[in-house]
Amino acid sequence: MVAKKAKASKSRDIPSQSAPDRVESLNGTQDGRLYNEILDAILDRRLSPGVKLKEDELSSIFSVSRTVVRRALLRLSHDRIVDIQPNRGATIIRPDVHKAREILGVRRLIERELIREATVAATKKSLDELRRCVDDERDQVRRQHVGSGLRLSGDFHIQLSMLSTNSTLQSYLKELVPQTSLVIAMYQTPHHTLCSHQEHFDIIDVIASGDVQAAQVEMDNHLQRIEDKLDLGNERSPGDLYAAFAHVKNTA
Amino acid sequence: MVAKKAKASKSRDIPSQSAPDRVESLNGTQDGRLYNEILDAILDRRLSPGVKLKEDELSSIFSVSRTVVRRALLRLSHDRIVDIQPNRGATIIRPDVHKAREILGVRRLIERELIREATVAATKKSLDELRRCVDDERDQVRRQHVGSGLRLSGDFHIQLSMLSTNSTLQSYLKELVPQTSLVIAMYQTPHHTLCSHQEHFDIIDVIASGDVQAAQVEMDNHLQRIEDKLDLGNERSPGDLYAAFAHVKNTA
DNA sequence: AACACAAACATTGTACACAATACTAACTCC
DNA sequence: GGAGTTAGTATTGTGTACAATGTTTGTGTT
Repeated sequence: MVAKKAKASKSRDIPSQSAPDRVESLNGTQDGRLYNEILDAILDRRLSPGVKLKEDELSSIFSVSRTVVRRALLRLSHDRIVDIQPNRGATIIRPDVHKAREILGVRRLIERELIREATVAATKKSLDELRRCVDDERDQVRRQHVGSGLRLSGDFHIQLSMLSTNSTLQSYLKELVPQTSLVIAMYQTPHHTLCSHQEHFDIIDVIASGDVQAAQVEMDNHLQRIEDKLDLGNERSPGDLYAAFAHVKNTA
Repeated sequence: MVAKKAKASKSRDIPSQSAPDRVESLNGTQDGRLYNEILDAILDRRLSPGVKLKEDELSSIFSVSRTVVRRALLRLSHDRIVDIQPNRGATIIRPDVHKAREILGVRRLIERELIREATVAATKKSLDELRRCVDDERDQVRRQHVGSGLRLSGDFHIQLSMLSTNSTLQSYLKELVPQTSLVIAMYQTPHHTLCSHQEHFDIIDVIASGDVQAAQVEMDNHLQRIEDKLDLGNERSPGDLYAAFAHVKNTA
């Protein structure tokens, strides 16, 4: 265990920290930042399955009160990203093999329908835009560390779902993507080219062809390949909380 | 508008109110009661779409602090049962026509898969048990007021989903059932025999036959019939908060 | 009368204090 | 030495005060 770096930050000079954040217009007041920050950490693989999320630690790391931390954790628990036990606190879920297959299976079900709706609604313009996104992602991955690859890969699936107007399925997918990230964190194999950009381009091309059935099959295979690359026998061990948020400037 | 009945209850003599509640082992401390109570009110049609849920009102009605109310509302907002706007409070959602169709559509998608898994996993014993549940429901409906019919009908779908081991889809359905209740509340037609018990028995029989395809078709038709019975032109107006919780003993 | 502005009110957001519960470790007794 | 017990510590649960924001009402001006 790494020694605790943060102590407590009673200096609350600038409470106007409420940047508009980038997503989740739903109820984002201040906990939205923390919520997104933890989600990002999971997508970037800085937070591993099984990590205990203590309220005091998070509140001192992010210089917010426990009230805010609490809200963020509650939201994450409803996303099935963390598991809250009544008087025992919150930990990041550790999906077992059954759960791992379930998550991928539900993704296939959901994304099969989403890509159906997306194919029907897609325009040349929207597809070109999507292609540009994948391009940008590829460039970013080349430049940055390997961890971000997975994160951006998940972004593609969410971007794609935006072509549909089904907000219910979109929200399900937004929960499933970080869950998938945790599954991958637990069962990844050495070669972590899990979600290749080429396959994403292929998916876009199939959508462009307008063949709904083919698009569904393409997506299904894509997700199946991800599952196939996992090693459902070897589990990785939990990581450290403070290492995950080392980049957060502590105002103590 | 009905005059406000509750004022405030500062007498908190028995804080050991923490009955184990009946469901949601997830994080049920004290807010679980409120969460279930509001959910029940929606399923029983005592709470209508569009009702504003003020924190102070709920806290005085149920004799709990705003902290607890807040937690319950946050959970409901994640279930897409209530809509929380940053500094404007929470209201029960009023699904528009597009949203209504979407909810029913997603239910078809989810329940088609759930009934597939249920059919595979079903045993004679589990089906008999399910039949007994529907029997009990039918008796209860005969005895009680009409409002509870819908509530128990939703219970059948959830009970049925329990035959599957897919907890992800089960949780989706648990959110969709109250949402459906709100859809029905908004677009119901005079004859509210929405979810007939006979159809439920038919579904069980098809599952018993082991024919997965037939079971899926049966469920799909069942849900389609519900949608067909709705009048997607006429909307009902919001109801009253205090009337919904008149049965709650106020300790003021 | 209609609009603009401002003050009073209502409601939600956040922090913190204390209570309740779980965890840890030291101690006793067998 | 080991298991059970009990104090002490750590962590979460809840209530409440105050701050920030939204809403409404009232007033004055055009």
